Amino acid sequence: MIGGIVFTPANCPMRDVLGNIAGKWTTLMIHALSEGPMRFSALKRTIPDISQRMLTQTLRDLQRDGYISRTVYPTNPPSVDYALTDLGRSFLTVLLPLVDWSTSHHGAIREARTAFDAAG
Amino acid sequence: MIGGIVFTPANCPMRDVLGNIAGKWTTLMIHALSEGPMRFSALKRTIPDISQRMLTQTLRDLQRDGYISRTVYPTNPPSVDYALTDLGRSFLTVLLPLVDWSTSHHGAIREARTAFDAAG
DNA sequence: CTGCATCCTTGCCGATACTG
DNA sequence: CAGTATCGGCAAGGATGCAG
Repeated sequence: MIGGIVFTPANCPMRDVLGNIAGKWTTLMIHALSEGPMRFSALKRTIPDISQRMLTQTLRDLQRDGYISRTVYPTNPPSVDYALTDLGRSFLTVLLPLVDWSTSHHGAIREARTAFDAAG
Repeated sequence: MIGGIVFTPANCPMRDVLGNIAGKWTTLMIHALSEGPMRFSALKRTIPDISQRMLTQTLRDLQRDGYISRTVYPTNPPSVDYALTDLGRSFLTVLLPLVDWSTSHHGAIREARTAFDAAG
């Protein structure tokens, strides 16, 4: 039988989990940290067009959900390291295939858009 | 060497592909169609708290990007079938693991949030 | 260097009413 | 049944300035 599934908010972790990683910068940041810890300024260079406001906010959201850790070194000037937690590295196992898929099918999607828009 | 990657919008399909599937309802709709074609009203029942406006708009966006097809049967009253395309089914291979991951780690994420908020 | 505070713009999304 | 049209709230996000 088809159609018996109902996605109420209550039985749907997709809402609560994917909703947060669906932000504009979230997956980008996790992916940037996949090769190792990075400092605030390094992340800023890796994603040039993110504002400082969004960088700070996204990092805090990811830390809150347990994807990344934040380590402060009280040097002068101070430096802060961000790194993936075990949860964050676990998430990579499903994120990286998603990124690969996006890369492989980017062309097909762009063609579909053009065709759709042409059909008016 | 670490840190050599720079995510400019130009070299980053994540922006163009994941940005569109990151909507509030998008992945939910693709997942709903994973078992077979569904009509407009059936989708509405599957995702009870979506508005007609968002249902229509999300379906059109997904059709534009080539994930789903739209078939109109000129009966009276009219009926419309939505179904995954090959591209949409291909996307399922990376979406479903993501959904499974969300389900398995939902608890850990909620605990992380609580701990973070408690730490203030 | 690594943030936080503020203002402002944009666009997502819901509610409602109306159509073939 | 399957949409379209319009209005409005609210949150995401950008720009700028200030602080530890």
